[in-house]
Amino acid sequence: MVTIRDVAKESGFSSTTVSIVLNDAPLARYIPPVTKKRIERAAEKLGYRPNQFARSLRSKRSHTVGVMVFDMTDPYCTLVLRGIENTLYQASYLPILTDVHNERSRFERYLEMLLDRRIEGLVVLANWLFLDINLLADLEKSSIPTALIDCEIKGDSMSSVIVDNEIGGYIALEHLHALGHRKIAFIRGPKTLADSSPRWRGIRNSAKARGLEIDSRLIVDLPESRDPLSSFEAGKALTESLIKQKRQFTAILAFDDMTAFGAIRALAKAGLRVPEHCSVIGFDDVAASALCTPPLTTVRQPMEAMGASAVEIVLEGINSVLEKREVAAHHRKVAPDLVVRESTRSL
Amino acid sequence: MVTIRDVAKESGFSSTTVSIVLNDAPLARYIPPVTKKRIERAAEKLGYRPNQFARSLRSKRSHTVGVMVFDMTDPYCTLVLRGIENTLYQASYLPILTDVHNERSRFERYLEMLLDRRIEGLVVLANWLFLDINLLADLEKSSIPTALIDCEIKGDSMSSVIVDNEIGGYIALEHLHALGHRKIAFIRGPKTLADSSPRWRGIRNSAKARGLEIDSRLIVDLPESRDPLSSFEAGKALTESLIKQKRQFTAILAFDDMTAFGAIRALAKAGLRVPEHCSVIGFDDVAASALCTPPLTTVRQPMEAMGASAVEIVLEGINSVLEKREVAAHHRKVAPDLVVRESTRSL
DNA sequence: TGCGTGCTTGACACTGGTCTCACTCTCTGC
DNA sequence: GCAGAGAGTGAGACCAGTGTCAAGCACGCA
Repeated sequence: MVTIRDVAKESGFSSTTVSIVLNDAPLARYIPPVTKKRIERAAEKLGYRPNQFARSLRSKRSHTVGVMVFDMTDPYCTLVLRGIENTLYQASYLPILTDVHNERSRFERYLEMLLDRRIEGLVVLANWLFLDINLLADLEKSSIPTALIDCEIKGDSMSSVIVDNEIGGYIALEHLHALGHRKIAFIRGPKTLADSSPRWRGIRNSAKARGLEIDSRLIVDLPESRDPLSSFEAGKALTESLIKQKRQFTAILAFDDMTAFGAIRALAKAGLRVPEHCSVIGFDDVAASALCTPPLTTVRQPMEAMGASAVEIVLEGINSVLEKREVAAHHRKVAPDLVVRESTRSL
Repeated sequence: MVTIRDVAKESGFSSTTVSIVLNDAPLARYIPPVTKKRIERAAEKLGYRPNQFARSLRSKRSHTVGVMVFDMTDPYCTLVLRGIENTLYQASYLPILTDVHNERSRFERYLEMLLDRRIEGLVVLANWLFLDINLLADLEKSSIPTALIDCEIKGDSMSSVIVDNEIGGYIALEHLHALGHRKIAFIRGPKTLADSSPRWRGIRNSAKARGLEIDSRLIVDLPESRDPLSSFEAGKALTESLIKQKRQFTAILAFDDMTAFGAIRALAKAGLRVPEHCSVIGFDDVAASALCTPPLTTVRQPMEAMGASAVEIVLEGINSVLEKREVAAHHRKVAPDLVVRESTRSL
């Protein structure tokens, strides 16, 4: 391994001068071009690569941000991660990716590991249940700028970026209503999930605004679970039961795309085709939604933008810490938008 | 920040002793339990967290592995990443995730950054075209254990983990043939993609073994592209053209799941239903395949296992480097398996 | 008494950068 | 002739650990 002293020896200057030149430090303006050239050439010749450990030890900076995902296999993650990665890249930070598999022990272990690595910021993608006071406790005192995606924690300690579920619910119903649907079945989210109630509120408000009465016998709830695939199964099962009970409906408003896929499967099994016999709308706009046939009409979460936004908040937090400024947490709520494809049609 | 000297002062011993105790170093066996207790208590009391920079500087180890993906948005990545993450976790390594977006400049920049961080190993998920001599050049001399997933480079410098495309092609055709299909359309992979030719070879061998003659007018090729979504569009367009030309076929063997999704879309547009009018089989078993309706019959790549396997190879390489052993590259080829769902049925 | 042996501990060098401080020149202005 | 400013460079402290080496001490044995 070639060190800065090797470069110093090779170039005939001291390591101090080499450091100044190669980092283009303020003092570099006093150093004549000839000297700079000589040093740069020596560094190049030896293939000098500054040791980041030494550098970090001195500067107390790692240029690293932790990314913690609750379950990578959730298709929702992909684009969010892309947004995170891309924004970090622009700022020359590197992400350490951890997937806690929805397990508390794993969460704690990973948190320790990230803290050990002196991450400068943390982005948590809490897309599924299970979030805890412990997270607060350990993280707050660590004073590492943190942004949560898809999970809001009130207060000043942690920032958050969430989708505006209420608007989402509102426009989903609006869409179905505009197509002429009046008998709509609703598959709501699990009660314990924070997204569920605002989304439902938006739906109710939208119904009220249109003078639509919601038939309570057409409302079913997803069970609580920490497996993202479970909402497919549950969506399927709930739709099957709706069909078996001979409830009349011309459209299904599903809690998310996974649920919608499950619903479509159940409809198909019963010989009902989408959208001819029944329209289906989802929420999220997961990759599969555009791929399946018919492609799914859904309420899109701007996932890439949300990932980017979380990183921006964290980076700003890092800069604040460096400049010893105090910064309050940001709580961003981004608007979803309707993506009309072919799983919904007018009556 | 509390340092080892703080713990030393607090406990009344020297930093050497503290280091020995807390790391349970060989010399720790001489240290009486009383001393250990005192030191451990002091560390706990102060909330001591060893500085990894200092440690790494000394030990020259980072306990970090670089993970380089060519395009995260490819749904193929998800499970592979899960396998990588999980195996690294077991071994107490942390992954730095980089996504090169299929861009050369990004690739080079990220490689520099990873090298700067002194990653101990590298896993490259080269799922889509564009791989270069440069990679070889820079990486070989860095002597960092590297494993490529989905891209084989002969020789002793880099390991690889790939799926056995030939077997995959073989069993795909075998399946369709067993169902009674004789007029089969083939959407082959782009010629420049390494997977394409062995997969096709497997198909041809399978056909020959069954005395099936392949109609060359039913063979179409995916164009070259670095966008994973393009194979959906291309699959759709090629299938449309096949239909427009009034070619008779009862099944489509698609290069991968994306292509299959595109084909299904085209069939639906033409009023042809899957599997009633035409069977479709894919390759990969991407998440969406199980979700869409009808669920896709496909040749599954054991993606999680492949990710895990690549990490195992890299970890072994790291250990070899530590022990100054020489280790030749491994080239693993894993067998895919057939997943029969509902997009194929017997004539 | 002298000498080894095993336990227990600490001084200090070392990892590879960064940065403060200080030193040597040269040049300008009075 | 001398103070003062500024250009150009280097010595050495420092970051926070690890680990070598050696010392001190108690004990047993010759």
